[in-house]
Formats: sequence, C-alpha cells, structure tokens
Amino acid sequence: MRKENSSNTINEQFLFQVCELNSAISLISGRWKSQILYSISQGNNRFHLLKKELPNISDQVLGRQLKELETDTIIIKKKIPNTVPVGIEYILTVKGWNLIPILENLCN
Amino acid sequence: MRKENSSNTINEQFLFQVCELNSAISLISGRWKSQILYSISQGNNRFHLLKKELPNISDQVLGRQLKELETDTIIIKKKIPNTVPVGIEYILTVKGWNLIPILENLCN
DNA sequence: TATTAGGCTCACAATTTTGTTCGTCATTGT
DNA sequence: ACAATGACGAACAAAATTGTGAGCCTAATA
Repeated sequence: MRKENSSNTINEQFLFQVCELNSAISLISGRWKSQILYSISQGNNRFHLLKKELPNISDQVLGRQLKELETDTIIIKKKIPNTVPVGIEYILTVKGWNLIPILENLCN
Repeated sequence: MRKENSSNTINEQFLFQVCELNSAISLISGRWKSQILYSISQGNNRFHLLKKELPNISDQVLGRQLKELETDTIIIKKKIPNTVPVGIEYILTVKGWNLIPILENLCN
C-alpha cells in the first residue's frame, strides 16, 4: 500500500532518521491507536471489550489498528486456551508500556 | 477542506472528547510538525532557517504547517521591525513550550 | 534592468489514511 | 437447521494529508 519511492515516504524516512521522536509519534498517531493502547493498559484487552470502549469503530478498522500495533511490536496477541471460539488477549510489550506514561503526560 | 459530517471527522471529535490525549497528539502529528517545533525551540525561528533544517520541505508545505501550528496556538508570528523584506520570527507560546519536554521524552 | 531575499498563497495532483460492506471459521445453545 | 459468538480479512470507496508548479510583494544590489 505504501509506495516505496513517493516523496511522501522519502520525507517520512528522512524524519525518522533525524530523530526517533518522529518515528515514535508515527507509532501512536493513527486515528484510534492511542486510545486503544490506553484501553488495553486499563484492562480492556479483548476485541469485544475494545469495541465497547470505542462505540463507533468498525470491526475492520479495529482489527487493522491492532494489527499495526502488533507489527510495530507495541502489543502482542495471545490465544486464550480452552475457549471457543478462540479468544485473544492483547498484551502490551515493554515498548508499549513505555508509551503509557507519555500518553498520560499528554493529557495535560 | 474538512467535511463537517464525515464519519472520519465525527470519530475524530469523539476521540477529542474522550480524552485531551487525542487532541494533543493530533496537534503534533503532522508530517513535519514536531521537527519544526523542536527546531524553533532550538532557535531556528525563521522561515529560511527552518528550510535549512528540513532540506526536502517545500515553501508551500512549510508555510502550511506553520500556519496550522499558529492556528492551534502553538506558535505565534512576530514581525521583525526595520527589515526589508519584513522578517518574521516564530515564537513558541506557553502551550508550545509545554510540548517540548514531551517531545524530548518521546526520543527514548 | 534583472536578480535576490524572505515569506508566503493558490490550484491541483499524488499518496495515504479511514471507513464501509460483505464474508469466514468453528462450535455451542435454541 | 440456524443464529450467535469472537476475531478478524478482502475489496473498494470516501476523505484527508502531502507534495508540486507557478506566482506575488518590496526594496536593495549587481
């Protein structure tokens, strides 16, 4: 979906190199991402729980954001044994937990 | 440019209400914004200085980002007297300065 | 007289991000 | 037999963000 050689992407890469700051921001700047992160940190770590917290989000959009968070190693998916259909828990990685206090900081 | 009633905008507003966090992030999540802010805080507070710091940015894009930062009252434009053509200085507001330590935090 | 400096703006095109609709899978309750 | 649950994925459409090309203004300077 991303064009390797668009000016857009090239500029983005440039900024990522200038300072980690820019990549850090891009990790949390998706539409629902910071809220999802925060919700998970509060214990709403299941797909259906997140849907309750974010009433207007569609399944597809939520799934997409979760996958991106996973790709960026901010969360990890874990199957819950002996559940049918198989339940999945989302767990923050160390990287993910590091973001939480910063997010809280931004609330002020 | 923004459609008042798009789902996109509505969801954005919803998030803004849930927590300041989300509006704070949207303030700094434009392509060059955080870097511009940081540069200004370091003393690169003129249009042409910013262009040196951000080699690939075009005049138009830089101008646009600066205007948005101004609209969000993160920076203020100030004319420098007795200059021809009239020079402009960008100055961080209190709100702007508050963001700097958070940005620095994100570098880690 | 042509150029430069400093700071922009407009209109439009390219890219990206968000949202929408529909479908899937395996099993349990009705 | 059929809906419901939990957790998505594909394909496409709508909207938003970024980038591009060209132009404008004033006064000093080459």
